[in-house]
Amino acid sequence: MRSRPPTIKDVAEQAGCGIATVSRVLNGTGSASADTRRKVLSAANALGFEFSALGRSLQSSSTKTLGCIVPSLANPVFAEVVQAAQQEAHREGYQLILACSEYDEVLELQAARTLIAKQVDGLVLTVNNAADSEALELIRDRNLPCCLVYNRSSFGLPAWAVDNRAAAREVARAFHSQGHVQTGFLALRFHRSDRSRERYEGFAAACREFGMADPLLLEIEEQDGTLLELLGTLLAEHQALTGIFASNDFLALAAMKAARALGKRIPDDLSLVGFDGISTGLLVDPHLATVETDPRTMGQGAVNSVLARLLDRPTPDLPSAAATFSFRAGGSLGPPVPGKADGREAATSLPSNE
Amino acid sequence: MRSRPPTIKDVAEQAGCGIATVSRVLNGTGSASADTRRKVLSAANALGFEFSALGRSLQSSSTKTLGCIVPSLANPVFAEVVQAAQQEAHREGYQLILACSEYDEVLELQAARTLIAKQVDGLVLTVNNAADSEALELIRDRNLPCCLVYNRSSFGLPAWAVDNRAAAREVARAFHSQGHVQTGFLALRFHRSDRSRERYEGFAAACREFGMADPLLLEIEEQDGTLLELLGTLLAEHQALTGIFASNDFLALAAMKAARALGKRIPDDLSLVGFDGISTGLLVDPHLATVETDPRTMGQGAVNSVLARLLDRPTPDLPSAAATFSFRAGGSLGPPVPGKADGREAATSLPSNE
DNA sequence: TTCAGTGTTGGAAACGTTTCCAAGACTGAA
DNA sequence: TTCAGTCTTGGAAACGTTTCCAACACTGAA
Repeated sequence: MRSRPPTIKDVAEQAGCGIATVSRVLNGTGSASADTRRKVLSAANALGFEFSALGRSLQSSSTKTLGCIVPSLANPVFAEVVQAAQQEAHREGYQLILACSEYDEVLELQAARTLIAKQVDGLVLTVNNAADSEALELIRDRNLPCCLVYNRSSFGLPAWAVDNRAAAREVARAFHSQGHVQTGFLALRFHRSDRSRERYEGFAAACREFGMADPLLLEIEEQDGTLLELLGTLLAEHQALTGIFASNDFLALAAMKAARALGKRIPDDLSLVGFDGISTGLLVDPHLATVETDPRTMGQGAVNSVLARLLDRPTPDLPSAAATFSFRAGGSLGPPVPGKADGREAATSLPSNE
Repeated sequence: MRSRPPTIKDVAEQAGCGIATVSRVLNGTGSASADTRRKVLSAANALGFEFSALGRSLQSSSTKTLGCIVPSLANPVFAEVVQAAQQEAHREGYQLILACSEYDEVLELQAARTLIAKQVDGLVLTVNNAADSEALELIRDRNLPCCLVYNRSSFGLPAWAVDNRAAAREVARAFHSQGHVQTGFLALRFHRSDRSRERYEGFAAACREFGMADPLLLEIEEQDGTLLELLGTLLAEHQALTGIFASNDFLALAAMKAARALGKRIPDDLSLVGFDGISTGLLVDPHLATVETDPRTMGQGAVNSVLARLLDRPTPDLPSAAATFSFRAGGSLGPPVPGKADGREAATSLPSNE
């Protein structure tokens, strides 16, 4: 009804006292007589008064607001990160301003600028490329409390990150123990994500270590809608591969589907391993082997790291590298069965490598 | 490095002019001599000055900020809504403050309060129960620009919503045309979501209309982690059902898995239809029949509705009810095949209903 | 030379808070 | 009665903007 929300001045007038008194009473700071207190309280109540966060922030130069930048919410991992971050921030009386970089460095920088202009007290973010990010540079220059999520530490900033190389090594080990030699690494936006690159590098290094062939890098440029077709073409071109490590679960599942469309059987003709551990991987048949991560812990932890700096609390412990992931076995990874690429050949006795 | 960010005052001093002049030059409003302009610009540049959104908002009483409340980001539908809303807001120079109600009316109200205190210019939200929501009441009383998403219009507020009843009717029609008679409606948080209830009601009404038996209401209370077990129990108790309509895709996929664990074949022993149209439904085998919706359009539209009111633009057209969804056929829905519940019986010739 | 008109400029108020400080009203002890 | 001490109170400054308005300098025509 009322067009202008009531201000502290209105309350003061109604209560017949000064605004300083109203502020003290309503904030429970400083002293006030019982009588005044009563009058102020009832006036505030009658007017439906609430403090304006704006005036308050201007005065205290703290907005109780955190910025959050992630590449996209289409990836359930980031959706979970954001949700957990929001909840944790909320628990401490902070709000979250959300921005998506859409895997674009320009948007990323722009988002950082905007959030800084909005005077966020701190930032939690996943950047495309932590080692070289103008956004991070800006944040560091402004000396703004900040924590990375899913990126390795960079610019001296704290980071809640998965040890991608170590995780990829486990994947290589799993492929190796099943007898695979010629594998591929499948990525959707390889040059746009340092996570993807780390996984690839770790995987390649480990393949070498285990005496396997170098993994083939299978890159896909994003051309929405035709992902399955692109995957089909790619898979058809690389029939020799017995196993593929995908840089995320969704991609792995899509590859599974594309492979089947080519008549391949999973895992006999092609083994697949994903990354992230999204729940969908357990709904398909066979289960998707993957590297499980814990987005909730990451998001929550990152917010706590920022808040710790903001509120002068002891810095929360970052998880040990090994605790940031766990390999999850699944039926999509099995021993390769030779001579069955067309799904027709007889294959009566298949000794597994146990 | 510098602890306190530079203010307009610093720029004025450095440029040797008044703050009013700086404001005019930097905002491109009002006149200024070429000389002054140059001095101001270079001073601002040297200092790395950016306007404080805070002071600006206080003065203009507009924060260029929208509040966004959704139940959860765990549901990809809402993740998409939020992402689209954020992008659309960004296009218009607005930021999004995110809050999740976690399907809890208390949190929902609290979130609304907080966002109002933060002086958001408008709100975009999905509430648990549009017909009776304290949060909506509050917003209406404050006369705040607001638009609902995925909720039916209520309290006179605009709404970008799916016509749940009509969609459910299409599902009933599909079941009927395949020869199903005894179906069930599966919901996870039935009493917490008016969407779920509308889908059920529409489904029940349409079943009657098509001469089918009343659908059984299969409710699940959320006990995280054991969802599959609960589903298994539920399905085992209701062997007579030949088809199940789930209130969302994720639930449908989980049910598919649980049914298979019981030895049921999809769709011969049990047909399944979901709701939402998430992409995962196309990765499983058989494809999940579902009702496709368009979360991106919804989120984007809702933001535009709010912005229209905010910026005095013509109100964007809401989509016609029938255009809010489309039934998507899928292999998970087929004709019921009698006498195969244990998945063992011979079933040599199965005429399909073509 | 004068005057109106135009272009440029900065002081000051306003937005809604918090907090410092001084002043006034008490209290109780000397 | 006096004085120091305590409690209560409100004015005012400050936070960083925008914008109104008055003042000033300049131009060109009468």
